[in-house]
Amino acid sequence: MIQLNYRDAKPIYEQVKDGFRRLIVQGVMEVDEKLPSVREMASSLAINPNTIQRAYRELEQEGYLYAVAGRGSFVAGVPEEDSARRKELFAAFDAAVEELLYLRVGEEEICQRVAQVHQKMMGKGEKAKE
Amino acid sequence: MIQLNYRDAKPIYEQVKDGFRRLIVQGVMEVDEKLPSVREMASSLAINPNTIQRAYRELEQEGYLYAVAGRGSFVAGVPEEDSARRKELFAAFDAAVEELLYLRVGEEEICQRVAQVHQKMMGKGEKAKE
Amino acid sequence: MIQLNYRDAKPIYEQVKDGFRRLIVQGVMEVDEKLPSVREMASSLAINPNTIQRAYRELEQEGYLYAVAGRGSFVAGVPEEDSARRKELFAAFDAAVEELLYLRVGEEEICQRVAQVHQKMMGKGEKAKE
Amino acid sequence: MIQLNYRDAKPIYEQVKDGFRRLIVQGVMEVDEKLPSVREMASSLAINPNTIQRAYRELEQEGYLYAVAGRGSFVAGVPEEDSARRKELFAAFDAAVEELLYLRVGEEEICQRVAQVHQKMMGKGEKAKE
DNA sequence: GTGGTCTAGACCACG
DNA sequence: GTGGTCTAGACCACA
Repeated sequence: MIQLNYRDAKPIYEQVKDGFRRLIVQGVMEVDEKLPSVREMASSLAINPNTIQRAYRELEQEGYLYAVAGRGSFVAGVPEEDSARRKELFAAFDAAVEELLYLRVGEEEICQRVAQVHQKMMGKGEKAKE
Repeated sequence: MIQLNYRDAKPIYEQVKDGFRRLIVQGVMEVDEKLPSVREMASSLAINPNTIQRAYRELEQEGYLYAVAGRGSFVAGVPEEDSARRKELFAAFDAAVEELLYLRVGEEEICQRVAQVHQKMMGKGEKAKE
Repeated sequence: MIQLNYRDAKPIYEQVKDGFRRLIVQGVMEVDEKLPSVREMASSLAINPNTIQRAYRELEQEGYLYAVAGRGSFVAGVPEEDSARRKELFAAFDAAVEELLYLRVGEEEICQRVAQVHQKMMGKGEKAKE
Repeated sequence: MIQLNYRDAKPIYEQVKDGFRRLIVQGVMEVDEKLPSVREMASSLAINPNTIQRAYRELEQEGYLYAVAGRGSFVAGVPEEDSARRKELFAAFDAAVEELLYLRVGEEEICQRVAQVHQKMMGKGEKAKE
């Protein structure tokens, strides 16, 4: 369900967050669907429950999940006000583009790449609402 | 010459590296031009010499600089073999683009953004216009 | 009769308690009126009977209900001695007001809010108009 | 500097957060002022460093602090966009007011209380900007 | 069984 | 010495 890469500099809890955020934003997980319990995820990924809990907690703070003590964690949907996330993404995007441009990668090539990514997505994730 | 932002989460040595890499790649610093000594940089930026040294060392490893014992560090130019770096950048780029697309940001808007970044760069470092 | 919100962080038994406390204090339920049995409530709300039992037990401790073994639970009225509860509420109230004032929310706006809350309450439970 | 109450239902990390948020919002701590290090706070309050770190991390996410690895944590100021915090506060406020009204506390008395809190604040925290 | 808090202690990168 | 991540394991309240 979630792929971890221990060699990646990105912390594990971030990888878990990104994984679930993707599933939610793509519509693979539906609203009110139950997530695996903290302990289940922890044992299935062979990592510490605290690490999973941190990922869940932060996703809850961001509005992707809601947790009910004693019952579990559930998909809340994609938060309307995700402007914060967009800012992050645009910042990462800008940084990458800037450096690519410095490395003499053309503006056209970059825009083509956007289209390619788009194509690839359409192929895979047809579940995403339109 | 180099602008540091202490509030930024990015480590100081990274900021120093990025600053010089930019100056080199933009052509502001010419090949074989001498960089300020580690001590000079350290005192002018009011930071630890170790931090500067690390930046210089890594830039040398990446091929942007060459060091001559007892004389200092000099600009080597923009390394040809930066394909590894490109791969990294494209991976980061693709991930950002993909999530932006999921968040209903249009392909056009993204491409426009590329152009904007390009513009902004041109504004700063006009020497790079090639 | 009682509205549950599973997404709310507030525990179910608290929601049940609050629901009945409101009905009693508003006069919707009259003194000596019988409450639904634990089993009835549990099945009508589709939750665990233990949860209902806990709500009833605590309301009894607080003086809102009295239980008669073998016959059920009945409304006792609004307990006079709720000064402890008042203290708690005033403490929470003061803390909220203080921080709102620090955040540059005006005294007038806050007082208007009190009136609004009052209005909204009147709308729902008009029997409480005294 | 910060007062902990172990008997309070409020988690310790929340108490720490509230304490620092208050100091910042009141202007007692100035922008760019350094906070005690995680380990200092932990030992001075006799609690685990992880608990302090969680408080600091969340305050950073909320925009009150910024942290620089290797240097420390510093006051960022009062985030402009604290609408989320306001919502929380108003929710707590409304809940308290509603229940007070049910307990037959008059609207006038409540508004007077707001004024009293305001008075008390003026007396103490004259450092708060105007 | 669930999520939530807290502790104790480890290791890392940064300066 | 700083913050940041992670582990291991405990205890609690809730259902």
